[in-house]
Amino acid sequence: MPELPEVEVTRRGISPHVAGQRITRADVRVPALRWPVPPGLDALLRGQTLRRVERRGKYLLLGCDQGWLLVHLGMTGTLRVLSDVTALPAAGKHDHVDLVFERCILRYRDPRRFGAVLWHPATAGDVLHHPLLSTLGVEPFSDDFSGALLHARTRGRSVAIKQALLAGDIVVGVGNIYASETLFRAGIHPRAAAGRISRARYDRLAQAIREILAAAIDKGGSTLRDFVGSDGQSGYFQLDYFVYDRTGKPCRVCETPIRHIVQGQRSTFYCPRCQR
DNA sequence: AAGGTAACCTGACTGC
DNA sequence: TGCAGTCAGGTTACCT
Repeated sequence: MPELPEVEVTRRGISPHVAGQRITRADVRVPALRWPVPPGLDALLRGQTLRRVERRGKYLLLGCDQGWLLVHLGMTGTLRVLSDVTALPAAGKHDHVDLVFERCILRYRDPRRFGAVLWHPATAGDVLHHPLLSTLGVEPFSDDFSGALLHARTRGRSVAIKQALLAGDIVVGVGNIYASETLFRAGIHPRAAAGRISRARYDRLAQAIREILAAAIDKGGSTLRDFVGSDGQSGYFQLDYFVYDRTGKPCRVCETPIRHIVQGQRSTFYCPRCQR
């Protein structure tokens, strides 16, 4: 799944159901995620109240009385709220963790197990200082994010702009789909050296990132087959992509066939005429 | 320090 | 129908 829009949609979807609710227990059926789910999580969480659901990049931060549960959805993770306690679906093969509340269950599913469920105790300090969060770039919707920032942070770097966006240490939340889409919107070639892109073009790119991510959030997150809404229903409809997964199809602006290349082992799609 | 690559894992799809 | 090969929305760890 999940680029920033899907994570944000998940946050908004689950928050009203679980914020303020007391955790009855945690069922960890498969602890072997990207990193092991901490042993003893059940005993740790029992009786704590989940206070709020925040997001940093693609991480969901579940603020509890004694610390934070960090949840990353990896490539195929989903979080769903099961609220019909009278007809709870049995846990499937890939339903690895349940947080059980008095009136609902928050179920973590992740077929590929690239995701993570970790615990950061309040005694360990600010959760944003967690090693996985401390190196993250700025939030695309924060006041700190701008063309000026992109420009400043890429000076002297020869890396391709597509890979610089994806790396997440300058700006978070732009995954493989939206990297291609935002570069198309800004008219920038994905192989352009990040350090040689002008300030004016970075202004366009920053605006494209904000607009496209916001549009995707508004539509309920774009989705591939794995994404399931937080209420257990699939069927979010995705944005109409301009370039992603459209190899050989005519550009929606100029009709030139869309091209596919590989950068850093990831697919990139672009229009050779609109993007220079 | 920056840049490139391998690795984690399962499922869907394609072609023979 | 089966099997092998390829690809998939992410990110860290390790190498040069």
